[in-house]
Amino acid sequence: MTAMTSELVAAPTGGRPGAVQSTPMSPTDPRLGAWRALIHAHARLIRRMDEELQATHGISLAEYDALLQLANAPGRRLRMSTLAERVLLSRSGITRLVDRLVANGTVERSACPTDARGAMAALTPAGLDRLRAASRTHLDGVARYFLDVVTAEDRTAIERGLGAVVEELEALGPGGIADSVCATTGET
Amino acid sequence: MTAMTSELVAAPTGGRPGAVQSTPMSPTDPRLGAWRALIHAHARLIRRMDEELQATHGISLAEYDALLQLANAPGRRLRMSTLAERVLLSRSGITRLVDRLVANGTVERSACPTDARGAMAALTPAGLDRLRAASRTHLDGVARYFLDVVTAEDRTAIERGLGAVVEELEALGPGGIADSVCATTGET
DNA sequence: GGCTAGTAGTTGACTACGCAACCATAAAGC
DNA sequence: GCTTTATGGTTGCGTAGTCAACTACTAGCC
Repeated sequence: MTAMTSELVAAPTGGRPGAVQSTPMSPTDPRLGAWRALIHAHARLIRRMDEELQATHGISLAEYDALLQLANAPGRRLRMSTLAERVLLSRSGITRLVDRLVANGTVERSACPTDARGAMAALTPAGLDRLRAASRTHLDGVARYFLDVVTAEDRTAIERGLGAVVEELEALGPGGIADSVCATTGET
Repeated sequence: MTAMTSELVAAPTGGRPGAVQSTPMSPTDPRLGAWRALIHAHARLIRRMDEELQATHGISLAEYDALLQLANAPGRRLRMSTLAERVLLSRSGITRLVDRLVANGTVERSACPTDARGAMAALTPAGLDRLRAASRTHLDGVARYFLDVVTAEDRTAIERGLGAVVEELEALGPGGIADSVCATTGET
């Protein structure tokens, strides 16, 4: 949730001629504007939406998202690990998030019928009500702060461009640090 | 850092005719694809970049960003509160972040000459070195995972569209929940 | 000059998350 | 069928962040 703008005081990186390897991007590259816009827009959007959800329904964005995923799942229930993937949380993260949702009555835990190790999280009727109420706030926010502000063309481009980013990063897989940092650029 | 996709099981929101207030967006509205792409792309980009920075330079993205802001500031120094704004952190957040940077020798704290209440964070030479090294990794990442993946057109649209979102939300100000939820769109 | 507000920064208490270690169970190899 | 290995979930611990309370100072008002 920080800014991560990317200008740097000068361009010391490209200093040595001949030492340039692959994508010797300068810190002043104008293309970085798009990156900065992404970071800032995200930070502010999330912050605002979370505030509104919290203020009007006493629910965090993460909790809202989990309820939403459950509501859309068949039987309104999901394995813990599946839910974790969908809300982009670690296993332990989802355990604790579901703990909170169980505590406030929006979710119930049950055993998985086909795998004795497994647990399932199921939306309660109260949880569905809560979600429906909150969804109005959330959808309003998305519309007001995002969709109403960007043109249809830009919106399409955002979906296409950022969708490509997601696919790229998903294809690379989660761990690939060693691979990508050392091998992708081709430097020794 | 969670998903926040926005489909909902059906469209119970628009159920009651006449009760619709402002932007009765359906949870199945196709425009939500752009929202989802934004959330997912951001989550994965940040995660990947942070991992790489951490693995190759032992520095977090937040720390990198703070060093960068200092490097770009006149005299390579900044008031604490200014730095906080630039990296999108709270006052206490910046206090602790700077604590860490001081601890690892990349930043020094000094008194503000014009305001005895104030403190300044100044980049050390070691900090500048660290930043320069890390910036190669970071810029490479931005290029590889973001700039190289989206077309020039889409990149322009992203910058324009998300830039508009940032301006909109900045204009609304940080706190304005009560204002914005009810008043911003102008309907009752 | 002397109050009264307001502002800059730090600290304490708390929350949300990740990682690594841990159990329980499942699946594979023999 | 029994051992070995892999997987699902929870828990302990550490980390990074927020908010609210506090201190120290500045600035406006009389």
